[in-house]
Amino acid sequence: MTTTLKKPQRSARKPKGDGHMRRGEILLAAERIFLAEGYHGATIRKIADEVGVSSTALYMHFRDKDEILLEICDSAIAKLLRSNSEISARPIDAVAKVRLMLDAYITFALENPNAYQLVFCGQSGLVSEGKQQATEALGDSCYDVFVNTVRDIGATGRLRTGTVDSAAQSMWAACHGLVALLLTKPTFHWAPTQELRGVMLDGLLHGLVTD
Amino acid sequence: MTTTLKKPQRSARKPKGDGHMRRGEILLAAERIFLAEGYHGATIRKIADEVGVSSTALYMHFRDKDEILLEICDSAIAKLLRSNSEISARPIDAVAKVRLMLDAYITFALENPNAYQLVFCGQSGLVSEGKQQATEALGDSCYDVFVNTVRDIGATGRLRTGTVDSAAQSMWAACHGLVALLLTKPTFHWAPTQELRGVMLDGLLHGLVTD
DNA sequence: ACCGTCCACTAAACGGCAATCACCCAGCCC
DNA sequence: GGGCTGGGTGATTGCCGTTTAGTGGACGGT
Repeated sequence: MTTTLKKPQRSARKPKGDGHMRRGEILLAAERIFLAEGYHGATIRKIADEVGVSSTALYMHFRDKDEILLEICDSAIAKLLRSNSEISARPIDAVAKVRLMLDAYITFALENPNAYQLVFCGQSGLVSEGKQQATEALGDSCYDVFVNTVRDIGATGRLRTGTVDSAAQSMWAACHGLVALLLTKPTFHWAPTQELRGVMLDGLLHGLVTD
Repeated sequence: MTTTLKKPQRSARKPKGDGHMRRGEILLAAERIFLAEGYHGATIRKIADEVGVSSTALYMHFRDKDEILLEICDSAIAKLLRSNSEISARPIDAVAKVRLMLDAYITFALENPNAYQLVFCGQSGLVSEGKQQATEALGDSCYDVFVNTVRDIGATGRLRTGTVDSAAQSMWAACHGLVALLLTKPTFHWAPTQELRGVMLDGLLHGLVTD
């Protein structure tokens, strides 16, 4: 009697996550809440509740909260890197590549707003010390692929002004500014997004590259 | 005897801040800590300690933490608005005005990094409901002055591409992106800041405005 | 069958945060 | 003097991320 009485009650405890499966569960739940409620809204307790375990259990699989969110960002940025690399490999004009990369960058940011903001608007609150290394390395790789394409333009003498670095960084910064403002100020009376994208890209390329 | 014995001991308590002076003291201390330690580093307790009162005392003068920081931002943005208005009133070419405004915008952001980020990188954490109204109104005024100058350019048919709005917003966004990245990614291997500013402004004006 | 060891997990607690509560006391008006 | 008011306080609440001590089941050796 005692066994049949007590055992079912203890089943409130979630069974062990078969091997490393629990880690994936946590990442999935964290991404969902993170996308739905942003960085500060995604608390350890909410994520743990979603998975169905105690908040402490998350510390079995991740050192701290930042490690969870950084891992989510890593996979997002890896996607951007793949996109850039794929464009870089195409057999087309370097200027066309740059335009495609910047356009893909904008698309990526608008489709992955929270991951984008976490990586590229990197507000204080996390990082603290050398964390974010892997994520930053991925971001750097994205920039490297991009700057190399700009270098191809510079090599043919088609940079209207500035160095390869300053031109590449200006283009990147301009597109970053556009999506950052679109994401953080959604209530502003913006011109139609498509027109903004077009004007920004046309202006940048016409302003920095000679035909 | 009793009076001379007791009164000096109670002087541990800070005397009343004569009228509305305490409010100014708080704003001053808050700005100092806010600039030194950023948004999350500026806690109610630290500010109160700096002033020499209990944390509760701050709630006598401000509804909550956000109200303190927003008021600091207001004065910073008001400074930017004065700068823009002053440039707008000069008897010079509209294109030159736009360049001066964008350059002043960048200077302002780099000199008031925390206020700038709070207003223009408006990360979640505050706002929640209709707060930030006054601050946003000031920001809108800055934009209005700017967009009217761009409109002057458009009126003379010198906009190379896009509408007045999309051109003005692209220029603003591009400069925002530059300073936002400079502020949030200070460890990146940037080109020299002066060169970046020059390339960005030259590129934008050459890309969006015909001579 | 039994015991030790590990491992995924838990409840409880810690310290810090913003914000609220009940209260205190000096100065003022009547 | 007596009561009111307003700037001030310590204690408390309810979150947060994180830590600690411990629990229970699976597994391997004997």
